[in-house]
Amino acid sequence: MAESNTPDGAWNYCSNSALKRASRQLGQLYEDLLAPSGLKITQYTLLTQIKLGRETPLKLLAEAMVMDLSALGHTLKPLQRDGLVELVADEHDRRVKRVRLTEKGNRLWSNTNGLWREAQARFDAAFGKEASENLRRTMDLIASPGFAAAFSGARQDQD
Amino acid sequence: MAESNTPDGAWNYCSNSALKRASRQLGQLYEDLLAPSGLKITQYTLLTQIKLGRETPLKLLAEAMVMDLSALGHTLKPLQRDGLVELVADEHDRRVKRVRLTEKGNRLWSNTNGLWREAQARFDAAFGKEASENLRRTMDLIASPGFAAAFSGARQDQD
DNA sequence: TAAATATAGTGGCATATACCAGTAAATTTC
DNA sequence: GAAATTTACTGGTATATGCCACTATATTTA
Repeated sequence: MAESNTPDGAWNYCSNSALKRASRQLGQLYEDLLAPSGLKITQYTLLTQIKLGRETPLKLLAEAMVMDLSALGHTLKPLQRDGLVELVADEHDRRVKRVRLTEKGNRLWSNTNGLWREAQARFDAAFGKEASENLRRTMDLIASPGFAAAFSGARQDQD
Repeated sequence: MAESNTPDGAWNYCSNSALKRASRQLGQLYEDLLAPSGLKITQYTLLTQIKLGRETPLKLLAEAMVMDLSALGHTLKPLQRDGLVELVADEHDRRVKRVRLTEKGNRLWSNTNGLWREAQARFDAAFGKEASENLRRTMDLIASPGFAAAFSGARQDQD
């Protein structure tokens, strides 16, 4: 298994920077494999989630992605421009917009799926399949509203 | 301990998106506590690393941060503008620029350190101190060059 | 029901981060 | 030692992502 040999760094003490640093590297790794599709890994993830969600309202999609609503809006822009996703107005609540993949979006997603699978397979191979599953569960926990509440409730300076 | 209750999502299958999602949430959590300092958590991390590095060349700092050199350059811009860091030319190699904290940067770092410590303490409390250390080690591994090599070498589609 | 409030999204602005092309300086080749 | 190559950094451009202010709708209050 690969070994870390990084010198002293903030990431040795700060869980946030450790996560961010790993996230940058892993993003790069997936990104390189996705390159032939023309999609960024972030975009592929977003398309996947939109596909799973079947016309989810933007608000809910943002929550699922643990992303600011306006950030989601911005991130969707290039995908709309390229005709991969489209927004449809909700029938009952005119404030709500739902997102869905276009034909083209679906096609591109399908064509890219294999590349993502390769990336994920490589990760599992390098990191260990079971460790990989555990990691995803751990990350899901950190991303959960419950964790945020525990973090915010846990005042360490007083009480 | 907090529980995850997120519905089906890409992050259940994709380690990259799982990491990114957790990273967004954790970043938010730290960010909120750092807010009074006026520093983003990313900036605080960068200042910390610059402080640890004692006039590290940009190139090395970028590598340590697992960040593109040009991205680092851009990220430093607001910090230079605000007079927190400065670049000094290397004596022997005129291509090289080294980064260091200014007086002001040092002062702000010191004043912000307590806020970061509070955030880290809360994370440890919510996540578990030992789990937190393990997590940082795991993240360090994923961020290591060795892991990238293992990932890139591990072709799953052939061989 | 009219007024107050809450909700969903948009647009502007700022930072984070990557790639690419270009520049300048050092190193290697021949 | 001049030419070719490599290295370190900069600037342009594009996506990622957050905050705030604003608009349009809904919902709640009085």
